[in-house]
Amino acid sequence: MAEPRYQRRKEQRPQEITDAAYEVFAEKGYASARVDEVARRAGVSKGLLYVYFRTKEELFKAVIRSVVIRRVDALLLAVEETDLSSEEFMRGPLLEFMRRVPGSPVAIVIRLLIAEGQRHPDLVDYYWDNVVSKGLGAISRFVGRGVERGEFRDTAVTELPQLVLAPVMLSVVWRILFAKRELDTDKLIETQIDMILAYIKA
Amino acid sequence: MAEPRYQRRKEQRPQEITDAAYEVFAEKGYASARVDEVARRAGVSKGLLYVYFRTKEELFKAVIRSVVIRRVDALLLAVEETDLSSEEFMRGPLLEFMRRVPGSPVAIVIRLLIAEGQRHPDLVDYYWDNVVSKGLGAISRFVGRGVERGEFRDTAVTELPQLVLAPVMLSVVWRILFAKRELDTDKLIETQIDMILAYIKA
DNA sequence: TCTCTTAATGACTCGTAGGTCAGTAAGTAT
DNA sequence: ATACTTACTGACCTACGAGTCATTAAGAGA
Repeated sequence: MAEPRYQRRKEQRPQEITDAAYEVFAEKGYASARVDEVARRAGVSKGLLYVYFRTKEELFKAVIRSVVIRRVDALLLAVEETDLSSEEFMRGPLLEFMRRVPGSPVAIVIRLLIAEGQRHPDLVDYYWDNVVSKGLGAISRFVGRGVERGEFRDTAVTELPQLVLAPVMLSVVWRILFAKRELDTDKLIETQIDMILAYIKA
Repeated sequence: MAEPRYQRRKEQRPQEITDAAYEVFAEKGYASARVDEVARRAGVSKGLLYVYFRTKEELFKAVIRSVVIRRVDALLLAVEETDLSSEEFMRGPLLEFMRRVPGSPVAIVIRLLIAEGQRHPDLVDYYWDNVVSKGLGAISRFVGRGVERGEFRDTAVTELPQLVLAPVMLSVVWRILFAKRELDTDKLIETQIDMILAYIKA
């Protein structure tokens, strides 16, 4: 009559483990995260974890990938398919997206990459290919389109899409380091968009 | 006739050790840095290192402090004492200072803090008090002075000095992660100053 | 119900790295 | 010269945590 000590759930295990690993890595960082604790939080033995992930490093990579994969392409698609004017799009969907980043798992991933990136160059490449490169490219093409349409002047912003993201980056770092100290990240990001638009509008 | 195996240099040792430690932490990050290697590079035994620094963590804190202390107050003083117009100052000394940051040890310190800050809150406080708070305060007062003089309009920039530093932050992170990929950080920072000035000039 | 496959366990190993301390020799005072 | 202090050494200790594997039991199939 005793309940079974565990259930077999081959399919779900990897996801359950990466979810738990995300939590632990987010709290502790890579080096201080304990594989035992990941296993514990996933409700699984350490041995089983090692069935699904060959090493701690593999687990780490799987976590980064799973976070990244889940939310990248939505915005990129929106950029290509919108029928808003360039200014409306920047003040609407793009602004909204940028606002969300500092509070999202992406911020955690950025922290982990900054801390560990040096020793995981292939991870950095992966992140570059799937997030940064795509994102910057989309913004760049988007601004370029505004120029073609005569909405925008041709300025340095076209080849420096990083300008748009700069306050997002600062907000991410701010939250990581200075969570206690207040900073109106929404207003920061919005003002940047304001400034850029004032600067490039034809 | 043999040379002495070592010289006694009580006064210089701590500095020599923190210099070596800075190098190793910069290359490896805190967790992967080995105390043995720090000692080796400092040309000192591990035992002696532990005479001057009680733990690895104390050593880490000493490194951060020594980097921070060396170069903070110069700019702040310049802000208070300049007789340039606000615009001239922003395009001159301030721009020059911001350009230097991404390639300086400050960038390394930021990386270490992002990675390890969670477990060293007192270090973050220290950095806040001695660098961030002072720096932001100076920029804020400086912009405020421009407003008083009638050079600038009163905009969100006055209470969001972070806007000025946003591209510096992005440049720092960019260098940490994407050193290979080119980014004209000078132009990025300069364009931001351009944009801000266009935005706030009366 | 009995057998068989394999998902799952957890006690174990073993390298590693932070920290210690008994001993040594550089430099100083007499 | 000799005695003395203490900066300095480096072999050692020990805790800890990544990774292993012999064993167990869930649950499917006959």
